[in-house]
Amino acid sequence: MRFSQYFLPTLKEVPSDAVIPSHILMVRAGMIRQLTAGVYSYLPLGLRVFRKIEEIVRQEMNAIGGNEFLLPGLSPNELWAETGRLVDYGDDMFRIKNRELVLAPTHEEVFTSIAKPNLISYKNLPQMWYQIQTKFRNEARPRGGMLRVRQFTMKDAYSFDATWQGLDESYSKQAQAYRNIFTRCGLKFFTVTAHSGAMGGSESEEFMVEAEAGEDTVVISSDNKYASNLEVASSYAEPVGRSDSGLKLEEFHTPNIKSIDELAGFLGITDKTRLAKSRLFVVPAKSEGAKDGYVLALVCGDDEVSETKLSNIYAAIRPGHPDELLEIAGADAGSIGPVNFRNKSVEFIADLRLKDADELISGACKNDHHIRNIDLKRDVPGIKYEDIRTVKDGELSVDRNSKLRLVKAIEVGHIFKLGTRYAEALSAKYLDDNGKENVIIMGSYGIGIERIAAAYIEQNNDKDGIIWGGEIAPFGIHLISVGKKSDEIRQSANKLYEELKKSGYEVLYDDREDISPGIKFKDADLIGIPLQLVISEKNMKNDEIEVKIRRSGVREMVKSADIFNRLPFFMEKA
RNA sequence: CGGGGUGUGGCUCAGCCCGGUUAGAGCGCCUGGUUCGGGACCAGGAGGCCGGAGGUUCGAAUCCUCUCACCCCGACCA
Repeated sequence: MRFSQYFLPTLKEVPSDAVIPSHILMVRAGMIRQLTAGVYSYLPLGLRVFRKIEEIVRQEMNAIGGNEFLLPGLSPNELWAETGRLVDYGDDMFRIKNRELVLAPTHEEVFTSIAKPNLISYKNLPQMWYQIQTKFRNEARPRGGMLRVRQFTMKDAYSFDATWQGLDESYSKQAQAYRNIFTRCGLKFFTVTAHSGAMGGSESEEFMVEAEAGEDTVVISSDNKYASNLEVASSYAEPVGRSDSGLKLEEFHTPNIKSIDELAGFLGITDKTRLAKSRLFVVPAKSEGAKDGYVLALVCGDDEVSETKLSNIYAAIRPGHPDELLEIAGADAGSIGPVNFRNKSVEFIADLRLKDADELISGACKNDHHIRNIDLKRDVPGIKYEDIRTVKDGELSVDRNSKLRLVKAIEVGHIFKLGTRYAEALSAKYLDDNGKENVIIMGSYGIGIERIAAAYIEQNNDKDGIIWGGEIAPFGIHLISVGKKSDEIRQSANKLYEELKKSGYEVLYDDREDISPGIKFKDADLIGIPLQLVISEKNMKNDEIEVKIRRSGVREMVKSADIFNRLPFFMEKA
């Protein structure tokens, strides 16, 4: 492609609305332009990258027996009502105003509706279906350039199996395909087990790319054996233990003490482990007329309650409102504790660190008062112990063999054993070899195409621009002609360009005239094509071509006659 | 949805508090010339009813009210 004919608007300055590196660079390198919040136009260079990623994904899907579909974005309300998601998806789904249609945010329903009349015998199974298609999600707050948007390209795949073992196989095929895809895209990634959600038992893994701009916080062990979403991560935590002193409960006055830190300061101590932090949660009633439940969660004063872990134990929970606290506990947030509860139907749960602990200090359920010498075993009958704390940076892994690190990460892929939820709702069933009717067992597997590009750029950039590599570089070679425009330079650059193309290289040829060399070099580094070839007056005198590797910045002079012999070597190194 | 911020030529921004001639700068763009290995130089030029509506005022980019859009933090979400 000749630069002079290519629409490649590069920007010297940082766009005012871009903050993270991938967003800034995608705009500056002329890959994308924003149309409105969370919606981007793909310019020729960006499209080229996205298409390359799609092609890798397509190849790997086909390699595991995937059937490529292309389903519509528009979808009838009726179908979504059948699975309950017309309501459940809430405001995150775009809804058409003048027709009973939605813009599909995902395609379980539509794929299942095709499976239902067609996958009717065990002989039709298993099947692996996928598409690379535009998704619409009405994100409340799009952010981070292409990281969270309202319209994006997703590869979504769905497996249909007759048995749970079959699902396991489909799932692991996808997992392997995902590893191939991200490796080929040049991403440094890892996987974490995602939280199982309300359905429980369903296996689910997220493919994560470490990046400061990421929205997820992930815990990884230094020996790389453990990785988990912070929400559900566990660490080794020293138990508080018992002293068995048998000291009696003792209430004391703590004027205006609201937080654990203030309490520690008031008591003149630094170790907060025995200052039990109490948080009251509401378990909303499941049906009309039923009563809400209440849970008091206790953790050490230097820990935080993980609401995700709690909700995995109690299903839906929410923090109690101030007026609820007062009514149920008889005190405001800073003075609540496990004894003296006004409302007797509260369940108590404490973190494992506090198992059977005594000599604890906590709120007295009376404003401005605390109690010391609380013995959970003696004073809080019926208390449960579970892992409900949030892991902190620098703690030891559960096996105590390595240190844990909290990192920010971008989720680029998610695979999920769906089970029978959608097939059941839409009654997609097949007959087994005994003639018995069974519900089809499904898995779903998603990859965000643009997110891969963004995540790649987050990991591969420097002060000058993007550094492409792997298989997703928009072009393999950036040919630059510099210097005073003479017929000589123009002709030899043109000739090299044609020869490179003939040899199968993808070349961006900066043939612009009356553009100073500096601009060409800056643009080349910004766009970040792995190899730059420079033809100039200076080089031509020695019958040489300069080869620059974008990533390392290394330059080497190569005799014109040798260039085609040496190129594979350079491509390898780039 | 809560909190904060920003809207001024194509881009990045100044001017706004403290209202007062024709609204500025840099970059980019056009013309001519000089340059030609890391975002060149000189000369000339085009381009904006200051997000929108209403109001205050003799007079509004500037003050007030409403509104729209975008960005950031959080909530939510995958």
